[in-house]
Amino acid sequence: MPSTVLDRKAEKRFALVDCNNFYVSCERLFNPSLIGKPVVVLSNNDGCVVARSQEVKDIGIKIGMPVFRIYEPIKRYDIQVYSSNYSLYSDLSGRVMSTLAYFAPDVEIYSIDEAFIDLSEFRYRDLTEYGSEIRQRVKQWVGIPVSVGIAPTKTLAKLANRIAKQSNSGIFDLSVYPSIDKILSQVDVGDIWGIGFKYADWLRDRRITTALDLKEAHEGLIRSKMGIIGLKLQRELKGESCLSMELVDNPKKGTCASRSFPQAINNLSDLQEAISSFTYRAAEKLRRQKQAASVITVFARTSPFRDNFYSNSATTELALSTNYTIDLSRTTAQLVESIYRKGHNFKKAGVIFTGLVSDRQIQGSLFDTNDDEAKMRSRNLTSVMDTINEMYSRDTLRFASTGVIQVWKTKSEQRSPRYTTCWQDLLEVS
DNA sequence: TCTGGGGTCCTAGGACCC
DNA sequence: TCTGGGGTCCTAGGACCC
Repeated sequence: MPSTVLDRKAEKRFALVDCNNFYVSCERLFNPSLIGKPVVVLSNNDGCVVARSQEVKDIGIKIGMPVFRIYEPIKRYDIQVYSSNYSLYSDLSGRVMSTLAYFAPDVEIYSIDEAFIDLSEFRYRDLTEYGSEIRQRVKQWVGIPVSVGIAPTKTLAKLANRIAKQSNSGIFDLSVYPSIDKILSQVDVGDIWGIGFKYADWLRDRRITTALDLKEAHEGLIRSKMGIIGLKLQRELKGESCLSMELVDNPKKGTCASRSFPQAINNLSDLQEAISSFTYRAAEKLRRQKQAASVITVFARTSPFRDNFYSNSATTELALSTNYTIDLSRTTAQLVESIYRKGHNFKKAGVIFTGLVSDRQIQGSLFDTNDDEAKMRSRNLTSVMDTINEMYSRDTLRFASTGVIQVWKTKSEQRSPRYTTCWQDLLEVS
């Protein structure tokens, strides 16, 4: 009796809490007139759709669609269009996550709008009720609607969350549902967490079209194509927990700053400005993470949607790890020159830092000049800039090498005010 | 005309060693 | 002309996530 086996093994309970249409919900929180209207939020450069209200989903607009392809429905349905306002979203995300911490000791923040909660300790309680409590509390304290899916494994909790989203209650506990297989047979294989485009196609070619098919597929076959990840996924579908909670904040292995340009760049000096600015941005991240980089990559490419696609990158290793913008800029400036080729229209570029170490244990080197005074100047300048930019706003102080005109600067024409993170943008009540 | 940004993990294959 | 076996380490590339 398979269900008995599952019951005996099912000692764990994971909840996946996911904010509904998160970016749209954030916009609506500060602008209630948007409630009930179709709303989309766009990616950087106002390029693609990254969030949709239910009304927009019902119209059939898909995630990732370029905005120029949906001008017609935007007009016809009077869709409200917003640029991304990441400072607002990350602030509200933080409030949601701290609310969740009241419900269980172990909360894993999985993304800006999702968290896993380990409810194993509470498994003899009525978790449907507990989940409803979580929903109500987040709605009351933060104002963001969430859905809660509960199951014996993370993969099944993801799946339960999809079902929760479609229900009126916004909560679904798969572990008390009488027939998990019946549910799995109704889930498209491409909708499983961990199955992307490529794997979905490959599986469908082999007549594995539902989650139930995948659960029952031959292990060797799955292993041959998807490796260990595929096997774990399959076991998770069987109710055997293979993915544990990741509670420690692991240090990052790489940090990157890159952007697409609203208009293609066809000269070296604009590209240099852009790279200089990305270097500053990425170095800022390193310092915030208390890390320093030893390997630096600069890349640039033309549009993949045009003919004559061109892409190039160059990497160099530093003798001494650092997180000072000035030191890093010297290297990125050289690298960008080495990859630039005349005659190409560059549409995107970026800086990637890897070989990251904690900035407390920066390795010394034979080639270190030991110029303590220069080092001290770098450090002082950097910390002054960081402090001022944090107090006022980003880019209050920046290097002249990042340019004045900044033709490459990201477009963001419909951004809502930064209600919660910027004094000038505080909501006024009259 | 106009198509995001920032990550993670795994694996195959090559270089190299004894 | 003959052309091992086993191991490690590193990297590029491919897949995935939100």
